[in-house]
Amino acid sequence: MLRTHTCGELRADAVGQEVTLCGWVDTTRDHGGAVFVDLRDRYGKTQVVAAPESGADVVEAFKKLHSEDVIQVRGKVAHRPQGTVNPKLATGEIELRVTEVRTLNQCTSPPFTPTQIDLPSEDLRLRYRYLDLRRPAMQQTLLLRSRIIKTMRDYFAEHDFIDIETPILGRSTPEGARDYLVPSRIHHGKFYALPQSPQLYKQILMVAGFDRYVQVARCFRDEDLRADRQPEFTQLDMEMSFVEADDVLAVIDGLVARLAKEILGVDVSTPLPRMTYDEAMRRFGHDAPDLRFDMEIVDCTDLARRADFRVFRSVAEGGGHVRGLRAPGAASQYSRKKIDELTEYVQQDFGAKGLVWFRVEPDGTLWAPVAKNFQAELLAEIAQRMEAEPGDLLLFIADSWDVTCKALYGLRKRLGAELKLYDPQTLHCSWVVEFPMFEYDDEEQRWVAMHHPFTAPRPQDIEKLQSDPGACRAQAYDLVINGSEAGGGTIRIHDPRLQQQVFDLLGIDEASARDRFGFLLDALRYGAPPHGGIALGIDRFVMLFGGLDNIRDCIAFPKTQRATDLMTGAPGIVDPRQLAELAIEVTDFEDDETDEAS
RNA sequence: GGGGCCGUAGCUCAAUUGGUUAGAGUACUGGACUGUCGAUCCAGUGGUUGCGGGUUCGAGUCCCGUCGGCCUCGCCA
Repeated sequence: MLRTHTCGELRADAVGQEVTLCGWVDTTRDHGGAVFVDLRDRYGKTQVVAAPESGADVVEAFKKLHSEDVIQVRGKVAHRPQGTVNPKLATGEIELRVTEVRTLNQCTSPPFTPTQIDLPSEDLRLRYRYLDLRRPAMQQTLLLRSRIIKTMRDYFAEHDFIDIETPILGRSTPEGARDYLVPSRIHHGKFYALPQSPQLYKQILMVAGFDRYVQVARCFRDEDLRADRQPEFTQLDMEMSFVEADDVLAVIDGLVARLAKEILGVDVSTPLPRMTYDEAMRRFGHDAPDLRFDMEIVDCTDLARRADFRVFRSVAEGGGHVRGLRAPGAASQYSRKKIDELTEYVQQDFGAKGLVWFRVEPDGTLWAPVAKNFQAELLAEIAQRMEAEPGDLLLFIADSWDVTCKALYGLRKRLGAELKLYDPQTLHCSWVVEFPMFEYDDEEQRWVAMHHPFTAPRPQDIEKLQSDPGACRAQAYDLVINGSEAGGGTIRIHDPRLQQQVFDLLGIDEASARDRFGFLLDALRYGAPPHGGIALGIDRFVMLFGGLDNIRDCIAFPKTQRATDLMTGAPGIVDPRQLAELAIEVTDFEDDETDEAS
């Protein structure tokens, strides 16, 4: 070992000890006769001092040190002189009086340093990820991630789950996200697909009798990125046999409570609250509502039908919906200009035709530019329905059910943050259950699975598979934390006939089902136990537990929004011989002359 | 594929309505200093304003295109 201690562990009780430390030069303070260096490693910082008694050569060497040089220092731990203790530093009571210094490696002038006050732009951070990862905040996040994963693994191990790995090179399955493909060298024209999740394998493991499976699984989806979405991400994937939905939920309830306790020191009472999908859409316009604050959607379609105001009446009479939100005390904070911004927001992002708003006056009446188009009694009824208080702002969307959901969800999220309706520190975990089995895809003119095609319908809804697919509810559940989908799962179909029935509805005929999922259908015939499970988004757990607003900060080496790695240059062009071996011809090269990986 | 924000010194930012030599802090270089901890003080180096084109007497500023980063809709569970 090149060191006897880390830079974070020496305290007053070590005074007098001869120690050796290694680390990075964080900052230097050169006073001429004495030079102070804060030496940093992932455990902390320790002040190391070169003074005349260290010897002239040590002082000279210290004067030449630069940010991020890697050094080894030997010396005696000493109390700091009175009045020079640094309470901001865990090691601030002591310092190391250096007698020997050795530069292990020099650092050329870095584009930024881990301790600089203003964070550099994100592209620089990504390009020099090793420098960014030296920042204590990043190190803490990766430590948090490690602890979360360990807690999860411990929990499942204690509950008799077996950790089993599943292939990365798999077979492309239709439905769901776009696959990342890997060409086969041996079978020209054929491709492996990277897993979107280990879904089918874990079902097969249930058939194989591993009645409790768990895996920390890397998953890949070739779709456009977001602040909380990366092309490769990590799931805590689990599956259980001989269970019903409640059993899976109970296991995860226990895990969430354990994580909250061990990681955050917070008590979460279980079982976690549950809400059906229909209720979530009705009250919050979204299947992952942020329940840290109220502000529920209020339906005023019936009142709108009686309005003189043509926009409201025509939408209501035409089968649309008029729903609104009450933004408490927001009237004074939202100028006409800011309301115009909200209008633009709902139009641009959600395709709403407009935003109708009212200000609640001190006497409780509603005022708006369009108020004159309403009968006074009706305005009073609307105010009453909305439980309006003076100073509130009422916002309405008159549109299709779908658009009112999306737009009001967006408004609620935005207003909740802007009006500070919740404490960002709090953690709210809940379940949304009984998702629809199917959604109708207008473009493709067919039903598609909302979750995946192996999801079991609720027993009482099986007959609706034929008669009314849209009303059929699934044994599906999502774990929602602070308005974010943190995980989702289902009870699976274990009956091959029911599975084929679902395939039929999805337009997957028996032949193509055989072709694509024959192995699963076969397996279901060889004694498949009833089973179900869930997958939790580990990156999102880290994000939520760490109070972070972006998934890249939760991943050591993330991709940019355009799915590139600024450090390695991936994806890069490959040698034509590699393509020839794979019998692949590129017909449309990206115009890219700055490819540094080539 | 659509909408939006951003790109100026190594880094973080400023630059009035389009106006003359593009500034500050920090980093860096040299010097002073034995108790600092975002050390301090003195001096100095450092710019293709992302790139290309256009408008103009004049462009960091306006317009068009393009590259890159971020947010978002579609997409994705």
